[in-house]
Amino acid sequence: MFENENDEKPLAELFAVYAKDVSRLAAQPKIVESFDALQQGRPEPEQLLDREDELPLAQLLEIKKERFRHSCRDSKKKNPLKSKKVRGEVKRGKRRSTRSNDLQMSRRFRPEDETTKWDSLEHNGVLFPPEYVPHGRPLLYNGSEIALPPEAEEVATFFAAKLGTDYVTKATFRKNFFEDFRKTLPSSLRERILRLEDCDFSRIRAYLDDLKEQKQNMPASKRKELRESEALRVAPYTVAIVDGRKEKVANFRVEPPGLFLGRGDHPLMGRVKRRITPEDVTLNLGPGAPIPPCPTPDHHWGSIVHNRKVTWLACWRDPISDEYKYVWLNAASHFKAVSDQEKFEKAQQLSKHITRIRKEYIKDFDSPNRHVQQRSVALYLIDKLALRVGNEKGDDEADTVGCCSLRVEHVLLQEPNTVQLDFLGKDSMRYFNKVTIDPRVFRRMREFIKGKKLFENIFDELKVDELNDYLKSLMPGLSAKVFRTYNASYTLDRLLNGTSTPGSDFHSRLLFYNEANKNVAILCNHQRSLPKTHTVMVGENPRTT
DNA sequence: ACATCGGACTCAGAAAGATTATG
DNA sequence: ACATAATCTTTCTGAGTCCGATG
Repeated sequence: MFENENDEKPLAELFAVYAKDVSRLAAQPKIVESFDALQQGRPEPEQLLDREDELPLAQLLEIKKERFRHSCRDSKKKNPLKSKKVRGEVKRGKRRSTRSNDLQMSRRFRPEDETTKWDSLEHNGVLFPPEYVPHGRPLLYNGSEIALPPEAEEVATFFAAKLGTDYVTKATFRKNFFEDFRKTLPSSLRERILRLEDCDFSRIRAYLDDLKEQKQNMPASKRKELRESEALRVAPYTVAIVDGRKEKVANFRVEPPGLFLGRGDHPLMGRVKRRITPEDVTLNLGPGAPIPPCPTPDHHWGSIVHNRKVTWLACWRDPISDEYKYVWLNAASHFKAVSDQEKFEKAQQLSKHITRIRKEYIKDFDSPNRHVQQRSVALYLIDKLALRVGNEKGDDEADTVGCCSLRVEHVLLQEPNTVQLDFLGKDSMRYFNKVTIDPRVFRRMREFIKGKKLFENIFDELKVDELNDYLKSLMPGLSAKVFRTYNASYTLDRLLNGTSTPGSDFHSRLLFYNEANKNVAILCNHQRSLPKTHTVMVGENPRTT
């Protein structure tokens, strides 16, 4: 179906064809059956994908008729939203600060706000987890029963729930938990409870196991009944009305309290993540929208804002990381469709410039300027190996790296031009790869490493922002992550439309697709650890079978 | 003028839950 | 037909990227 002769064509053509496909979907309420799609040489992604991210065909096909109507209209423009009409009653200006209540600047005082995301926004706020109900099960300390006050009991119960996981074997987790747990104890108990090793949470655990079993033994009818009444209770929070469209909310539940579970060797793992109160929560609403009543009578919302430049419905600060947490619309919403489309259009743009850009950075391998050399080598690795860019990280985060933050210890150079990369990337997933690289890159890397200690940065003269600024100069809107999207898309296309083809039957087509998808996952180093309770097939990627 | 940082958004694997296969 | 296991799907929230405001 597509030509694959050079780097630049396939993706662009691909998108043209899929755009057609999307408009066909737009005209028909029903999504194609997977078999039909396969018959036409295109799998139906919703059923076939491991992961939907970074797989553009899937994403585009996924666009349903409704959101298509809104998003494709202005798809050629830089910001598809800007041409949206201003609705009558909304005359409020943009806000400088989401925290301030200043709404007085009228629209007519500024030219045209290209960043406005909506004109009216209505929703019912967020759903808080139920208050803690004490169960009265004791902690055993050196064998003797200790009744805990509710606050401490709750925290002890968080820990009991984690028994059996390998979190409880980790020293950091235990230390952090125990410190925070002791803070919840009244002083009399705090003097007594001194060592986690002497704490026995088994009574509490037994209670949790009981609850679970009761749930399991519940007759199917009763379970169904419960599920339905719960769905009814939750229903008001599941939708928002955005510019008159009814949209589904993704994470309308406020994160419940619990123990912080970081990935990998996170210094904060085991810390108690405290309960979020309405006072912590900021709601973003249309200026004319009713303010949802605060669900707990003695409380009030932290603040109400009318920030039309953002797409979130609510936010609060994470008590552990102090980062913002947001409530968004779900992946099928207009907002997400638009940004998805922009993402893939950007990747498509890159496909038109990639040959030029590659020439450019190859030329820079020979630059006399060390900074330019590092920039070009880093970009080469990002392009060739689909590495992430690797921003700086703080002391309160796990030590993981990406391209720009690679250290000497992560790299092994083997003559004449093989590099072995071994590091922990995002989510502390191990990246291990041994590849031959351009000899010029090999030589440069040897130079960058020379005389440095193991813990020193290879790209010591390169900052992520500088790299991205440079990319902007090569192509508007270009940043490091676009290479990942582009290379994933390009690879999938090449595999699906390359020389090898599947048999005609459904099953072999499915296998063919899954195989292509698996290869994209390998490129992007997407992987899951094997469930540890099961027998492990050594060397087998869990996603293959 | 420029480096830093706050903020908003996507990306990601684990866990939980639902469904289907199996013995 | 039934219990259990395997697998697939959804939810959850932590972990990244990146841009524009700030000083």
